[in-house]
Amino acid sequence: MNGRILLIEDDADLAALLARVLTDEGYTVKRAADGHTGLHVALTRPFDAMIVDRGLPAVEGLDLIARLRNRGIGTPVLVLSARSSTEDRVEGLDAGAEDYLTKPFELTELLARVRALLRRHLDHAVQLAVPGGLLDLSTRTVQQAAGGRVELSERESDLLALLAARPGVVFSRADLLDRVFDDAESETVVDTYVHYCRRKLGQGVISTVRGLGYRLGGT
Amino acid sequence: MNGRILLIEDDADLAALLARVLTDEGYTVKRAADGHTGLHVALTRPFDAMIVDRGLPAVEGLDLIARLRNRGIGTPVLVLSARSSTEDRVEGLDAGAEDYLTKPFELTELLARVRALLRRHLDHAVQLAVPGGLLDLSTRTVQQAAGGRVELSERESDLLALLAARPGVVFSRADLLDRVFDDAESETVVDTYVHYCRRKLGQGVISTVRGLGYRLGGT
DNA sequence: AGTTGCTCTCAGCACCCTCTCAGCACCGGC
DNA sequence: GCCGGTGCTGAGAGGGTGCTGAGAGCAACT
Repeated sequence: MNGRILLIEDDADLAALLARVLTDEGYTVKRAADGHTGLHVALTRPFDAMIVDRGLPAVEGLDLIARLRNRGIGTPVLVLSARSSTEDRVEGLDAGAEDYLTKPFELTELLARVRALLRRHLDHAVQLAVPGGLLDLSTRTVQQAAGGRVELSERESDLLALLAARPGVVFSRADLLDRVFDDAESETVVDTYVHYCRRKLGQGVISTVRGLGYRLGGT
Repeated sequence: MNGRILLIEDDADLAALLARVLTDEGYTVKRAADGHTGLHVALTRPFDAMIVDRGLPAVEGLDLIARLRNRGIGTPVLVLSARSSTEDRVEGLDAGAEDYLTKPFELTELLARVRALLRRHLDHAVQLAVPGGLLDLSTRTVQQAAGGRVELSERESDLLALLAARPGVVFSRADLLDRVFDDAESETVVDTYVHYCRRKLGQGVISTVRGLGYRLGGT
């Protein structure tokens, strides 16, 4: 669960390159080669971010964004474009894009801007900071600052990763249930897994906000 | 109420220019000339977005962002910088900034990027200024300028939020009872909860207007 | 087939929050 | 100064929320 990215780009070479680099970074990448199919995919599947070329066949890039926003889809969008004038950028941003990058660009900057887009939705990183240690998602292990090492189960890790991706933000039980415990019936599962995390990592990792939910961090 | 922007820039000429342009756009602009005061202002008043110069006296720009994020303040930040290399941009974005604009830039692009920032985050900003800190309604937490963090119960938070929404205005007990303590019988509940808030946040948060009621702020 | 570990359900208990109340302190007017 | 009114503070009952241990069902592995 590193982050799902929809890449809408008609230049096959560039699309292949970006897809490869993004995949290497750990993202799940879905590609579309024209605006029409891109729009369809964006409307039918959930993504954490989108990278959209401005000059697209079938449906133009900015038009595509406008249509998505009209339908209430707020997925953050990074626009790629060869058109680099200030007016072009202003136009792109005002169309509803979150960021605007002009070609040619460096891959490291693209990746950094994608990270900035995703930061609040989901952390791309393999390692996430949790109170008193680091959570390594690839091994589902917490390396504690004190020196210990704790192994987490899949659910425990997913729960902690979700909270750690947005430190301080309160997640409701319903939200956590939906995003971590796919098909559970009662919200008590969340309580139980919070309990498991606390037992393994100490009371300070997750704090309760009575009546609202849970959030990362102690007081 | 278009959006409150904190501008932290040490170049007086540039700061004046930006402040004027932003104000013309309808934003409420607050200026700070160095990192230290900027940090203090950001910790004691609520903003919807921040524009931060990277090369600041007292506290450096990226350092300032890190400190804010550490305190749980997620206000979106646009970094301005003369340092334009790709590494510099990546560094800035990874430090927690949402966007990075290099000097020289055109004003229209800055404005467009500010619009993009605000569009994405305006509804998330649920901070209210209270004497000595910020009340975050989503976590029911007061971030104190001094550095502490205090958790409030639902009623405490509701009461404080109501008062903080209109600083200086006096609310009668009957009014507060009606709007916060729905089905209470006696007005003493209000007294009790004012007492709780004072115990947690100090005597200065709420002051008594004898015979009339309570209001936010000290004497 | 047995074992182990993970996932999820459930029920009782403990604690926190909410609100009430009573006694005391303080401020004002006479 | 005295006295009534207003506000402050601590104690406590009740109800709701969250915590926690026990256990059943499952899948993976031995």
